[in-house]
Amino acid sequence: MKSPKETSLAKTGLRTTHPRLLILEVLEKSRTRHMGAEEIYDSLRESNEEVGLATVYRVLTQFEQNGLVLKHRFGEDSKAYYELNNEQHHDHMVCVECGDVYEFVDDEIERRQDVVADSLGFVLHDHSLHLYGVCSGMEKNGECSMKKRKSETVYQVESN
Amino acid sequence: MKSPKETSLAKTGLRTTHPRLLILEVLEKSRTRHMGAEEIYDSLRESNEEVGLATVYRVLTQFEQNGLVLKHRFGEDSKAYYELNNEQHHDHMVCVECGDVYEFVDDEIERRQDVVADSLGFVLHDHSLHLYGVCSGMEKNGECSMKKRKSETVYQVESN
DNA sequence: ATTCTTGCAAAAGGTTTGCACGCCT
DNA sequence: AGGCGTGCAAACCTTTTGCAAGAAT
Repeated sequence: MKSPKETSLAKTGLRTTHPRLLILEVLEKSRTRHMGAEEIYDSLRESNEEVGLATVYRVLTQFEQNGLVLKHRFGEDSKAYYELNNEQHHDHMVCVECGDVYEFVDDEIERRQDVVADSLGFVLHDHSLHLYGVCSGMEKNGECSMKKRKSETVYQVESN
Repeated sequence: MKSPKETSLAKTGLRTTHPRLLILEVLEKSRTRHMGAEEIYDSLRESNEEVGLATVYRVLTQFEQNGLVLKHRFGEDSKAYYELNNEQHHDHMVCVECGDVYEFVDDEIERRQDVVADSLGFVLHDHSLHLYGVCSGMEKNGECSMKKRKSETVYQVESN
């Protein structure tokens, strides 16, 4: 009997080890879906789980190569952020005030990107779209209007 | 009588110095509009201009703070790329084969980003859109169909 | 038993900084 | 003169790697 996490590891051919299960768990349970390697490492130590930082990096790299996680770089930040791959393509809206990240898809933008690449003479392989801004609450009265809780869903912008 | 480069430096309050003029020149004349700090440094040494790498970094940072250059990070590349600020907003299409970068604007995407941010409850401050792909020539027969020469212009995708 | 994983420490890649000297105004 | 700018080397931050020891199959 395998847990879901064990199953996803098995599918990649990676052995089921303590560190790997723990890292998956941290990514699942964290409030923010996007975490840096050191954050994951710190989170583990707080739970008194002894995992080396190098292992965190190695595991994240393996996870990325096997499609279990996605890696991003936002803005000026020189470090990478990882998120569990929810199999649903999305782009990111980043709050420049608190760093929280929201996920969305807009079919119109998606479609348009193909048109653009095509008219430039390219075949599109991939893309990254990052929006940076502050929530309206912060903009108007300095108070966050997002009260971020873990949002499991990718916001789908309605076309018009 | 001031040269254009001296004028743009003067406007920023930065003193007119040899290294700063040289760096502006490299950025102006390079085939690729997007260069890493070390590339700029190497280019200077090839012209037998003695400028320290630290200076290149410091100057680029100052230029960025004063709006003379724009800084970007593409894909997995952990280093930054700099381009002269042409005052014309644009996004980037990056060739994953040769690394060449093409600039474009698409009004429809621009417009749509505001809509997206707004419906997420955000005020948009900035954004970055990077498209990754290969030119159709490379895709079809392994031969670059872009024969890149320095393109001064931002490709404006026609709306439909 | 064999092969994959891990932890540690060292190294690496890119960028920043302290300091003493030198140049610009 | 006085402050800004520069070069060099050392420091930094994030990420990667070599190696010997420890788990998973």
